[in-house]
Amino acid sequence: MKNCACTNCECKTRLTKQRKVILEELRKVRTHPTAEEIFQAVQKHLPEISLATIYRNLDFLEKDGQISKLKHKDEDQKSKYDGFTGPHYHLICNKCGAIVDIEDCNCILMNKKDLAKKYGFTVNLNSIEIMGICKKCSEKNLNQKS
Amino acid sequence: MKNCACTNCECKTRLTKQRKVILEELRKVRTHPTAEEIFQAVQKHLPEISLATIYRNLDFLEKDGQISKLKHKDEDQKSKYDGFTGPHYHLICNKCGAIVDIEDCNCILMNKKDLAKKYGFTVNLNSIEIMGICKKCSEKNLNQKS
DNA sequence: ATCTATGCAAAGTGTTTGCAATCCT
DNA sequence: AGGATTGCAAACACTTTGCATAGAT
Repeated sequence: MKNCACTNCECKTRLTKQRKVILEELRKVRTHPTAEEIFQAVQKHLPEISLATIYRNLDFLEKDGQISKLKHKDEDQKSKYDGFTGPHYHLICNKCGAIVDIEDCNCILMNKKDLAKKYGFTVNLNSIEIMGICKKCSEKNLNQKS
Repeated sequence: MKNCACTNCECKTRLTKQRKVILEELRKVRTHPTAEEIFQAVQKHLPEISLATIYRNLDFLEKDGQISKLKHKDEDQKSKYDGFTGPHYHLICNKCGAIVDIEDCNCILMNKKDLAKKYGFTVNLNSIEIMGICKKCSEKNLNQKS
């Protein structure tokens, strides 16, 4: 059983209860919460925790590859974090901000090869962000127009 | 010849020299400058212009569809703008921030159909952001390791 | 003449940082 | 014990906004 907090066991990082609970809360959900939302969830277990600690740990966990941070921000300019580390990418609705996780990467893999061959670009499967309009908003729009 | 500043000629918007120069400077380049960079370029023509005017006009032009604003921000958290409105998407390097415009959308069109059919998601061809590592950085990395 | 747009400065807001205290290992 | 981590508050940096003035139509 490893004692340090990072993936590479050689370092001196510590597994504080704050860090542990933050990671647990983030792994518990399949949504993409903001720092503020994580703060509120963690506060239920650790009422004394501060938002700065949330930010510092999210930064640590991201750099260590245990979580990821979406490249784009929500409508309030808040960063969103993702505790699910399996290969997947996101469909992000420009209208409502809904984020759909896509784990079936068949079609994207095709692109990945294409892009690598044509442009020398190595796509990071966890960082693909395709913006557009989600099903719900498309349907909502149709209803409004009729 | 239309007099108002927006695409829909019915409105009361005005084509000020600030708005005109901002759009010209943005259309002149095929890069994705920040508000600050646009500010500096426009200042050469209009020394009195303020950064607030830049932001207000970028907002106006984006809402009117004459330019676009990338969803993700650069490493300094600055928004990047795009004056090229033709169908294309961006490859964004996670390491150096380089943005590659891809106008050959063959492979993506395949996805677009797939995604629409499977998930009801309408991909906006101008808003696709695929993160990864660009050619230059891949090569730089190889050199460092050897 | 009207009222949109500008310039300036101040405010707003998510995030980062300095520092003394805390607490993992 | 030693130093990584925390909590607090202040600082930061990009962006937005209030207001009086300027200027496009």
